[in-house]
Amino acid sequence: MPLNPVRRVSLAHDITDQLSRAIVAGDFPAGTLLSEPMLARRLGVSRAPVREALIELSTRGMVEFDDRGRSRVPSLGHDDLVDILGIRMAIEPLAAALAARRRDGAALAELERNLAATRVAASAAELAACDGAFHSGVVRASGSRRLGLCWKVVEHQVDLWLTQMQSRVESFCEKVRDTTAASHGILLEAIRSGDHRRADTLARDHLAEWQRILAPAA
Amino acid sequence: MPLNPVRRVSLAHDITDQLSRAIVAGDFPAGTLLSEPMLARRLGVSRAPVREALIELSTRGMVEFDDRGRSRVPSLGHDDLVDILGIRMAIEPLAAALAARRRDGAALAELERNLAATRVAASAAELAACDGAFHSGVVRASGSRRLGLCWKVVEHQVDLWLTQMQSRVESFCEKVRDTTAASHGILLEAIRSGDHRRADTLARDHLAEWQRILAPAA
DNA sequence: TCCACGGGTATTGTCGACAGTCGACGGGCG
DNA sequence: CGCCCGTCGACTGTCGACAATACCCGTGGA
Repeated sequence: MPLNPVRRVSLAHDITDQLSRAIVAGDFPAGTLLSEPMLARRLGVSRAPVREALIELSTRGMVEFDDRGRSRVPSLGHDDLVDILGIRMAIEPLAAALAARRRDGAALAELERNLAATRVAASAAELAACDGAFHSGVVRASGSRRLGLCWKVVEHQVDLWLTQMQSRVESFCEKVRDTTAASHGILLEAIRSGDHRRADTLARDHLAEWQRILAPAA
Repeated sequence: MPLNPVRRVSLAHDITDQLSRAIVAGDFPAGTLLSEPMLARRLGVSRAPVREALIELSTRGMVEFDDRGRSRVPSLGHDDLVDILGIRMAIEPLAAALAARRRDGAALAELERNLAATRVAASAAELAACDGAFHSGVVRASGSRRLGLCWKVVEHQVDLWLTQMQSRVESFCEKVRDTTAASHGILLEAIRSGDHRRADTLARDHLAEWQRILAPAA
């Protein structure tokens, strides 16, 4: 049996993930002060890894430092959604096009698995998770580390916006599951076939679709 | 006389800037191990702010953490330039278009001043500094904090690439000064007049110009 | 009643210290 | 002669501590 190399986990990375999830989940409402001692106490660690996590999150736009070093959960409004989707429309078509040029087998297989999971997503949360993972997967399939860094800036912003708007997608989620799966499916097909022009367009259209869906909620 | 609020400078931010400049300046060749104790000793501070600076720089693609937490200066090759310019062609036209929609007076004035400085730039280094500041200024003028975060990922990458390629722009710098100033000038004019369509195109063209200039050097 | 003031509290930025881990190096053994 | 192992040094990840600073709140005085 092949021994897999053990992955080294640092508290800081773990905390980054946990905080990220907690913020998106709405555990910390917009404007909440995230004091380091408070988080450290709750997490049962010292301030050092918490601090590192907050710095990391600040570069992803999930927390903001004020002029005195205190970090808070940013408060997203209507124009933030426009901003976020605008940036995603700049990043994601590029990622899709690069992925189509690259055609990395492993990445494509991962997208394939994701697509399968999307098609049978049972809950709204599950669908949202699949959708997020698909878009992240496309960026990863692009093979550009730098694009991956840019992606982190917007990766969870729409989720955060939805949480803060409290307009959970629950209501219209079932009816978008099939269209989501369909869009992802044809985009993946374009990537797999290496048609970068088409991949670019499809990614753009897919985002425009989301834009239409989310616009009324704003 | 209006007393300006004193800006609190943290060692970490200061170190981030210093390291960034040092890396771009080529003080640390590609692949150099940036050990925290070494940097702390040289800077006369403890490891804590150095660590924070390295984390910040890693999100900007100026240092890379390997699987064991050691940070090194990334080694940029030919395809990195393609990657970088590709991302910039996604980000900057958007920034220019947003800036044109926004037309922020202060930001425009800053760009104006920068343009004036560009026109009289005497040395290659000075021109490079002006050019960098102009592009950063456009992103700032877009008013999007998130776009600003993305921008940081590519902000100094071309400079780093040039440093590592050792093909200093010295040679053909004088002759690009005027074309740079001209390109910036018409872009700024488009932004000021609020023509976002044109601003988008001009930003793209300006980058394509750079692409043509840098391609042979690769 | 309202404002100025001062102590107490909480938080940030920075520091030094320690444990765990890894690579380099040299000595002993087959 | 080559391989293995133990030791040493260096570095990272994490911790607790301290000074500086800003806020909160109760108190005293006008």
